[in-house]
Amino acid sequence: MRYSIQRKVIKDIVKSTKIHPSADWIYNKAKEIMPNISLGTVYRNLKRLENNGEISTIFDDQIVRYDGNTKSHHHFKCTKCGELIDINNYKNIVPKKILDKYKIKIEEVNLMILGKCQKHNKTNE
Amino acid sequence: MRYSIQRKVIKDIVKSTKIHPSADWIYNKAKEIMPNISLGTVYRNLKRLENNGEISTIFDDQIVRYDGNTKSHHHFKCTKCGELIDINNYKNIVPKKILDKYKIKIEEVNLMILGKCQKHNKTNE
DNA sequence: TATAGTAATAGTAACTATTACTATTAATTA
DNA sequence: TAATTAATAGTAATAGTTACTATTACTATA
Repeated sequence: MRYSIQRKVIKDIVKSTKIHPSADWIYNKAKEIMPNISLGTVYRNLKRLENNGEISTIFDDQIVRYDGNTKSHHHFKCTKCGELIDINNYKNIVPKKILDKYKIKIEEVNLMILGKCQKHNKTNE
Repeated sequence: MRYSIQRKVIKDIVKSTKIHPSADWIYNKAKEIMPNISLGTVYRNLKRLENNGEISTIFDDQIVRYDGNTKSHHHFKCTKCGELIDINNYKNIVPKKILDKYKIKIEEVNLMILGKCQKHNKTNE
């Protein structure tokens, strides 16, 4: 895979933020660096980078977001402010009895926790 | 909320299947019963029924699916055949140490397990 | 260092899922 | 029954994403 400047810019943008940006956000950031980068280039490269395991994709309801963190991990979303944070992976999310009951073999676990983040945890609403 | 025939048909379709259908699938099923039902009616009613807690929504990658099962539960998707099955809820998916570490308060947990279903569990691919 | 071959790009058009709009129809209430 | 309101069908519009195409950039080799 050839590494164009565009691809490098896109990868760097995704890697440099923790906000799990959308394609459009990445496009606008990229335009600050390369004003005439094309939106198609952004989408094409995000897909390439993902297929290559260099970035990963999160499906946050209907919104597709990108994540520079490629280690296996989970996500938490605050129902008040919408912030999406990474939660480190931990073992035995799915207990053995569930595997036995449904006779399934796990390959991957995607966990999205919804609730109140540290900032909005105090008030009781 | 007035209960139109269309709304009843749409609700019955969602409640009568375990395949977690898309809006389009529901629309086509509904047309078998009411040939000139409108796609907008399907979307409008799916949203209404969801807001009313009568059905629920699953986000399976980019695809929005609907689920007649409104009890809290999780999902498993077979990476071979694509089948999506309900997994009963179980407790302590997120251990206390995680809650403490990130200082978050949980309201809801969405768990999507990927792997091989019972039918495709045997072969090693 | 020219050239051939390939990959990637910008810009635009097309596509898909969903939502909004509007005139009409159906249900509810007085 | 008439008035009021909700819901509908059908169509247009929107948003996010992908496809297409002519052009440009990179890479390897002679």
